[in-house]
Amino acid sequence: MSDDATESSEEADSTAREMHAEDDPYVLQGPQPHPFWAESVAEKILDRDPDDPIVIKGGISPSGVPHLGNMNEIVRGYFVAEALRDRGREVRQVFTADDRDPLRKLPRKLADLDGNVVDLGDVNAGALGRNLGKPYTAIPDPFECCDSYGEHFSNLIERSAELLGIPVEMVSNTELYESGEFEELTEYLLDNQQKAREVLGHYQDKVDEDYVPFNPICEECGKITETVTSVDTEAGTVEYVCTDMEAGDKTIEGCGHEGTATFREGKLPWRFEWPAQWEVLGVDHEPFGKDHAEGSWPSGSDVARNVFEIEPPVPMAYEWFTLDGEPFSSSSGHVIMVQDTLEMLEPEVLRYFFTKDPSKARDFSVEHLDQLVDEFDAFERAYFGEESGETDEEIAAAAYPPVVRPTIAARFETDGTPIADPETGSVPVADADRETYDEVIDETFHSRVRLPYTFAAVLGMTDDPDLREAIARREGHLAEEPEWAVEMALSRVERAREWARRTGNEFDYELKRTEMPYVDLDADTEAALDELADFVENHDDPDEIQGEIYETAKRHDIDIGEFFSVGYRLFFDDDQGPKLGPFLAKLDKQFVLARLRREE
RNA sequence: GGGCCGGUAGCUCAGUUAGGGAGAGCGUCUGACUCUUAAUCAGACGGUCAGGGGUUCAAAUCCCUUCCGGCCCGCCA
Repeated sequence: MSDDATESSEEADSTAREMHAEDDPYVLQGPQPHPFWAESVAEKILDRDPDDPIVIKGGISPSGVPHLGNMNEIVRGYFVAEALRDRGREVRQVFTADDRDPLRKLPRKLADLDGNVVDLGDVNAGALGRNLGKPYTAIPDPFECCDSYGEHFSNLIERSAELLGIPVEMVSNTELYESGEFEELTEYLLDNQQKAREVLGHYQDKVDEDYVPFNPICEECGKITETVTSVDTEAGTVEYVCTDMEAGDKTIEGCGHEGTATFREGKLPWRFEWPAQWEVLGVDHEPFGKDHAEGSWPSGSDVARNVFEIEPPVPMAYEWFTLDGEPFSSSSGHVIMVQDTLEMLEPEVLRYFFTKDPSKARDFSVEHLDQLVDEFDAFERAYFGEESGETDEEIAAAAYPPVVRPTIAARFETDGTPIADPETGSVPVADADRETYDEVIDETFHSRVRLPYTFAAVLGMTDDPDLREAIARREGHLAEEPEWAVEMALSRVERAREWARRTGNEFDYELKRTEMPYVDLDADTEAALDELADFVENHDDPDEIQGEIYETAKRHDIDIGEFFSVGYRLFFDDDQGPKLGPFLAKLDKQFVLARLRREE
């Protein structure tokens, strides 16, 4: 005979409960055995003698645009996984799409599979609104490209991981329910409701004797409902009434239907579902946001130990990112996705961002992206022993290989032969190839070159690849590097240019080739420009032209700065730009002459 | 209201585990290169380490307290 929900007499007890010593989620506080946090976490995991494969999990509900902050769930785990693999262990990184969760409110912004953010109004918002309260996997995909809303956004998350070359096994929570993976634990929970209520009651006042740790899906309207009237674990079913559900300050109306659901036709409440996932998937480690740290983690680890009687994973609470100083917000569209950042950064730079201390909040500043790149370049030099500066070489030694390995795998064969046209920027590295790729890093990749990011942005002023390379060589940033290194160095130009374009900063200039920008000239300046044109007509040397700009200005008693500004206005419609002499020397002469003479 | 995490130069941050000299990069300013143009190089300016109190020979670091920000204590991940 199963428990009858109404017979429970246990009162909710909200007094604080002592946490198990190993369950403090702030694992990075206090003395750490290693300079790189991921190695310290890895050691904590190994202290428990886990069997191979070690399972590291992350997970979010696929409710909308997966932004950079959400990627903590995957990338933090990746660095721990890599530290474990460095110690010879086999690791599975899994990611649960918590896609049986109900849609509680309509996001204002969505994203298509390519990562383009669109307004809710651009898709069929009305159709979406009728699906409030239903599991994400039971809602049609508003973009009509995937089987469901949930699958659409799970695909986006998976795509983000792929772009970073992080091997992740995606697990659909809905599929776990449908295939019966949670059946045994659900039955156990419903057979031991007393215990479940007793433990959760320490954390949630609403847990009373009527509380049943299972939420069926209404067979009539398809919504998740919370009112279970009786339980029959022998038959594996519950009876329910489809009542209203509170979601934030709104109420999602139930249809009033009374029905019967199996354990596969519903879901566990989150506080039980999370620990159930640990058991079903054998999770050894899970990072989670600071929002969980004081909420569902304490109750979850308690439920694991004292209801399911399993050991919860090694936790790690991470602080959240902000984006240009403001919190990420999927619903309002203040987000940046992996896809966006990779238009401005090499993937290794983005991975590098996640090697920083997870216990500190961090701003992902698009405006100051050049600083992040400069920092990465120093980090890379520290790894190769090229910099005797402040950068921590111990951290670089531990963190750099996992940061670049997916890049190396995308660009080189295992024997170090460069791949001519890499299809993607990052490729997951098979365990068997790790050591050989590490040799490629040390023996081949050490001759890579990085153009300083802002310099790369300056080169973005011209579309001409040869001109870009010529200027980079002239300024001493390229020498006798192998072809792959030159190609890779110059690939930063497009990214830096995209950064300049997006931020509209001082590097955001482009050659105005087709139309002459408007510029107000006095007679002296016009005469000076004509003279300069005559000079350029007969001279090709960059330095001579640069010098002549000064000379011409002096001869006509024009302020040097103003004369340069006129030049920039004429060519870029801006008041600043690249070093003008070498630039004019490299451009096609006819265009330069015509423009200096204001002929087009 | 209770709990947790954070607050170091204009900006981004390191340093807090095991107390001992307050740091880096960027920005700013000045100078130099008989040529301001991501210039480069050199130098300078810049912080009562959020405030206050305590312990100590010594505190950014340890303790107490106040303030500010974020999160949790409803739901949800």
